[in-house]
Amino acid sequence: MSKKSAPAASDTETRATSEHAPDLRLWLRTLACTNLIENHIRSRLRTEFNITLPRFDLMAQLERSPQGLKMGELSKRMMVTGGNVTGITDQLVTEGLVVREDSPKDRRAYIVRLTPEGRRSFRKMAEAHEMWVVELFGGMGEQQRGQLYELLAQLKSSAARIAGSK
Amino acid sequence: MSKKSAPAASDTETRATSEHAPDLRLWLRTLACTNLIENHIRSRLRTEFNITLPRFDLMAQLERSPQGLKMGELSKRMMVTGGNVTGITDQLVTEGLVVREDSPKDRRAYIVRLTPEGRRSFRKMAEAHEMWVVELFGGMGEQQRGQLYELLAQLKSSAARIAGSK
DNA sequence: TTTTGATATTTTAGGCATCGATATAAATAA
DNA sequence: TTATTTATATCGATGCCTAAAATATCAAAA
Repeated sequence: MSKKSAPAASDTETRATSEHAPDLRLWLRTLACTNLIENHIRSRLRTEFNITLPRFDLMAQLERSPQGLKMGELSKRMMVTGGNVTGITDQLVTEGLVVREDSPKDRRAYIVRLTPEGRRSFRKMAEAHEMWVVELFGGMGEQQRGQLYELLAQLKSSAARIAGSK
Repeated sequence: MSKKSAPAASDTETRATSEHAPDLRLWLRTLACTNLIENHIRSRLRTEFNITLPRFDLMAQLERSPQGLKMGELSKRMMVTGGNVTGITDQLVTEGLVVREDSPKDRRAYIVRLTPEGRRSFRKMAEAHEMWVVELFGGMGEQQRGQLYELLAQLKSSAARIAGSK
C-alpha cells in the first residue's frame, strides 16, 4: 500500500471471512504481505536515512539514468502523475540531492539529475535497502522464492491483461 | 492501496536492474503485482461507485460487526492511525452511509455503525469487488493460485518475524 | 505567418496517511 | 477523596497522490 505517503497500512487479511471466495482471500493475503514489507522499509528509510519512499524511488530512477531524465519520463517510469513528480522533485532539490536543469533542446522541459551528494547518498541507502529485503524474505527457502517469482509473473500478466486494457 | 488516497502506483519492477539481488527483484515484482491490482480496483470503485478504497475498507469492517465498532477498534483493525479514521468516518457520515453514536458505556467513545443505506450500498459494491478480483486472478490456474496462497503464507510469516519485532 | 493542436510542466482543490499535541473521561493510586 | 496515569478521540501541520485546469512551448499545417 498506499499509498501515499505513508502507505495503506492494514493487515488487509483481516478483511477476509470464511464466506469469501478463495481468490478474494488470495488477494487479501497478497496485499497484507506487500503492506507489511513496504511499511517496514518505509519506516527504516525514515528512521535510518530520514528520507521517504517516494523520494528514494525517484532517486533510484535517476541513478539508472546518469544522463538525467525529464519530468515526464520520471512520471512515466514511476507511474505517478506529473504533479506528483513536481512535488517530490521540489523536495529533493531543496535537500540538494537532485538538480533541475533546463533542457537545451526544449524550453518546456527540465532535465533532472542526481547531484554528486545525491548519488553518494543514494548508494548508501540502496545498499541498506537491499539488505533489508534479503532479511525480510530470508525465512523462505531458495526454491520457494523461485516458485514465488514465477507465480507472480503469471499473476502480473493475468492482471495486466485485465487492468491494462482499461 | 488504496494510495492513498490513490496508491503508490508504480510498476516498481522497472526499478530492478541486472545487478540486483534476486530477492530484490522478487520484492519489486511483488510490489508491481499489488500496485497493478490495487490501482485497478481503486479506479473501478471510483468510476462505478464513486467511492474511495479507504471508505470501502472501513465499511467492510463495519459490515462484519453489525453491533458497530468504536473508532479505536476501527483504527486497530484497519491498522491506520486514529486521526485517519476520524477523517474517513466524517466523510462516510456526510454521505449517510455510516452513523456515529455515543457509547452508552464510555462517554469518551463513539460507536460507528452502517446505516441501512450503507449496508445496502456496501453489499452491492462488495459483490462487484469480488468479481473484479476473480477476473484479475483468472489468468492463473487453480493449482497455481493454491501454490501462490501457500507461498505467500510463508512470506508473510517471514516478513512478520522481521517487521513485527521492530 | 498565423493558426492549430500536441506536449511539458506547474498549479489548484481534494482525499488519504502520518505524527504530535490537546481535551475529555475513565481507571488507578495515594 | 484527590491526584496521577491511562485511554478515546479530534485537531493541526506536513507529505504523497490524483484529476483537472492553466501556462508555456513546440511543431506542423494553412
